Amino acid sequence: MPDKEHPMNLFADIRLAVTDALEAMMAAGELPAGLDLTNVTVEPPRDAGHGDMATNAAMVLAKPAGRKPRDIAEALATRLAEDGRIAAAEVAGPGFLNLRLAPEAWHGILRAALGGEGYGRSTVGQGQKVNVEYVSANPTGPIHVGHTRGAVYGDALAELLAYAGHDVTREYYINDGGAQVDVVARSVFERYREACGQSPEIAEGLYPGEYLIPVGEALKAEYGDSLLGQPEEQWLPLVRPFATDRMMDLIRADLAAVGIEMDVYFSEKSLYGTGRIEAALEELDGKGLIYRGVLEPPKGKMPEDWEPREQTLFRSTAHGDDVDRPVRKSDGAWTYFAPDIAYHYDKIERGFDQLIDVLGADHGGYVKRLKAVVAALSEERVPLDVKLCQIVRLYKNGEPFKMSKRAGTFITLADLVEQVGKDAVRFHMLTRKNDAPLDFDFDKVLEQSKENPVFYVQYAHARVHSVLRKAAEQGVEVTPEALARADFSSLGHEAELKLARSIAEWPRLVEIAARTHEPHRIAFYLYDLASDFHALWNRGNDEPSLRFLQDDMATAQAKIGLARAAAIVIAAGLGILGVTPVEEMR
RNA sequence: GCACCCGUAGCUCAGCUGGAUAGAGCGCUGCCCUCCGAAGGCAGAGGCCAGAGGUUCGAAUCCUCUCGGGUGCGCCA
Repeated sequence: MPDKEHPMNLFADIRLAVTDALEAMMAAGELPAGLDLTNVTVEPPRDAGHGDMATNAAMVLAKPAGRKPRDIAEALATRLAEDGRIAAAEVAGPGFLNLRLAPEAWHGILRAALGGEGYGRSTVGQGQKVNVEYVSANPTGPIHVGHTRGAVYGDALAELLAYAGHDVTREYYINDGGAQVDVVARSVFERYREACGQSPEIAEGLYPGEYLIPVGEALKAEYGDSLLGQPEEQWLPLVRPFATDRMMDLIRADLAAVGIEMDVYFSEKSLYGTGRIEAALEELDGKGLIYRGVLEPPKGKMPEDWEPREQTLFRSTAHGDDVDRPVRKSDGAWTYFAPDIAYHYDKIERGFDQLIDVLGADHGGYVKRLKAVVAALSEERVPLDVKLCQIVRLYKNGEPFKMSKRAGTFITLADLVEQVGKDAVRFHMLTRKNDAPLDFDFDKVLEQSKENPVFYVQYAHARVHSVLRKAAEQGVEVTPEALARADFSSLGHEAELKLARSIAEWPRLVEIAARTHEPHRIAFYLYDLASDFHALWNRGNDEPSLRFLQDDMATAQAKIGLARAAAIVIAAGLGILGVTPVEEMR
């Protein structure tokens, strides 16, 4: 019985067989009724010698059932032996039940993989509406490397969640409400004066970047010289939106260069003067979470200018934060936190079932207050997961690469993509857990060797397609549909089975990666899958019977079907990561 | 001082809702191209999972403490 929630997930299928058997044992009085089966797992064993799958059922249930693990395991084995997909079930170790699957089970997996690009897609997300907010760089200039990791991570996570059956919205929060947009506007104005033939005065604190020159020129094209003599109060309201719009054009183009396209760009500014911040705070106030008060000074490091001030505070401690947080400054203006509250309120109001914020690791201090906001405003209904991305350390020729704006060695995302390409950037950014620091070496990323996982995985994919081309020349039908009809019974060598087992793990891996919000698992899995494929390939060098191309048409189709199934999974995995599955690399 | 993250082979890192003898790459040693792409593969050496307690049938994984590293800590976004 395939499990509807986990289509083609062989592990979920077999787990269902195990729990069904356990239910039957309860019904028959072999086990006490009402046992909790949630901790029963069916997993690949660490050691292939233990079979294809192992379940811990007997050990988990021994205590609540009041029976010895091995006794339960024996009884379970007897029941499972009746399942056609299970060739053998034997008790091992402290009470594991090791399962060996019938060849037909693997053949089914290969057919499923060849049956369309849906293999591995899951419905565990159940159409849940998930909002993934990432990048959210200030609109002051091009995207730089510091943002690239979060951008790639967030994008891959969004794609992964969609693949696992969630309804995903990719969102960018434009920080266009603060003082830094004034700074950009003033910087642009200087470039505008420059465009009008005056000499610009890029004062300390303004943005000196050359990328603002065309913005100044565009401003002149729009307004002519008309802004020149005017006081700042006159031109600032005009230049500010002009500048941020241009900066967002820049940012959108940068993101497009790494294959990122957002669904929603949400303007912080839209929260000001529209009553939306007030509404959010009223909502909190209604829950008794807003009050006037004075915060304790921080322990340890006392700021120079500290003095007690009465502020409007959010009682974030009611939802797990360490101290309450100010939402209004002592002069009555909003703090930066106030629009954040309104923004998250807006996301909740839009009906998302789950929120994810991808932030830089330096924002670790805000996690608790953001969670407190979402918990309070959603009545604990909407979970917020904040994923922090650690820094990227750049290397060149094995030496740390120092970035400096002044020395002109400041690396932007666009530079990065230009130098090493979108695929290498994306894959490498995902070869580490998001909360671990990442080394990015310009040279290694371009290296064509197994040390470079992008290359290694793509090479495996290209090798398969090389075989497909050759096979087609020899008259073998190599479309997935034709290969799915092959008789796979000729497959049986350990190297072939290992590859098939890895292919079978794909749907399960997708679910784990999606559940843990860890797309790097996809990257590691693909490396392992590629490794299994390369190993089989090289076996063919020594043993002609293991080559994919065979004289016997039926055997050839079976072996090529296995290879193509692997390639389909690789392509699907790379697709989630946003990396191109190339078919040729010469 | 407090909070969060991290500590696994010489180096860089994986390790599933806790599972059996802890894995990969690099580096080191020795092998494999009259053979579908050797840009690959095979084999070997290399570990007190920072340390100490605890929970459990079972801990790298969960809890507590210690040590070591990173990030952050009212009116900056």
